[in-house]
Amino acid sequence: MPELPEVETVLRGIAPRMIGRRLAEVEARRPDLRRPLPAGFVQRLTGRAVIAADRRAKYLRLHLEGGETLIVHLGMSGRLVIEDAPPPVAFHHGPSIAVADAPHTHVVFRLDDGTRILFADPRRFGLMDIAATDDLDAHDLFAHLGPEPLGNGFSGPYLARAFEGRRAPVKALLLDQRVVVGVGNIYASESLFEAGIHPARAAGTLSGEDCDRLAAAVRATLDRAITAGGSTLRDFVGASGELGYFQHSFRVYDRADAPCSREGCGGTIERVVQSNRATYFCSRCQA
DNA sequence: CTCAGCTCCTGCGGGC
DNA sequence: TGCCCGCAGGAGCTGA
Repeated sequence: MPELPEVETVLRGIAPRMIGRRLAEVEARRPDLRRPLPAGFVQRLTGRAVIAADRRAKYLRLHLEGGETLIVHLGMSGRLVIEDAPPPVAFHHGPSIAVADAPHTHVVFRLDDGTRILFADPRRFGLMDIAATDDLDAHDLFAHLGPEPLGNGFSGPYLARAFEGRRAPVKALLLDQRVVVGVGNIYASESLFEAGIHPARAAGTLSGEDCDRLAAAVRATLDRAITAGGSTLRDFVGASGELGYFQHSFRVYDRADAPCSREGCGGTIERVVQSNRATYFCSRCQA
């Protein structure tokens, strides 16, 4: 479910809470995620300190002392929940009230300061894995990934080369993590709207100028969403502790039959299905 | 190789 | 009100 900006927001939420802390206790309640948890999951993580954290594509990576990295993907419905350490109980009165963990909590980490990090994922399209930190690029989850859209390897000329000769719809190629990572179904529609490019165009027919505009639109769309995520992060972690899902307004996504938001357009947002995924666009603004 | 279509899983909202 | 159907922001696999 989460795309790059949501994953980046989750990273920024958990990193300050986890880096420098030790995984005091690890609980694997349900190993059958998208791929099964790796052998020895609990033993390999328990007692290890988190020394750094980063993101590649839609994967979170927690680098541990001892040379291994915990890899987390949230899939469609995965969430990480931060739960502060309970207050001391020295003067506790009355019966304690047990608060149930979020439903579909499959993995729980308790840190050495008492904080708990819960991974909940109803659809179980998410995954966790453990791999050697010094060889992550070769790991099967990362080996065939394209460039980061906010990094130096992504540009109009890069897209032009990637699209050359391709007859697939440009929207489908934006979703292809071998072409560029991090763009999901929402930001694909949003970026194509911003670039004024019709989602059904055969990718190979885009001009160099189209590719320049599209690359810029992808960057701008993701950047804005990360900024929006950062501002919700300030209000919102602490309150509920649930990370990564923030409301912001989309210009076309999920706006079928609504008026186009471009000044003076007067058109209507359309919804079509491309390879089983909904696509939203304005046929007056996008050619 | 390229591309379209299907699949995993569960929850929710709309329509009847 | 209750039930059924369609749909959901990911991504890997199959087969043409």
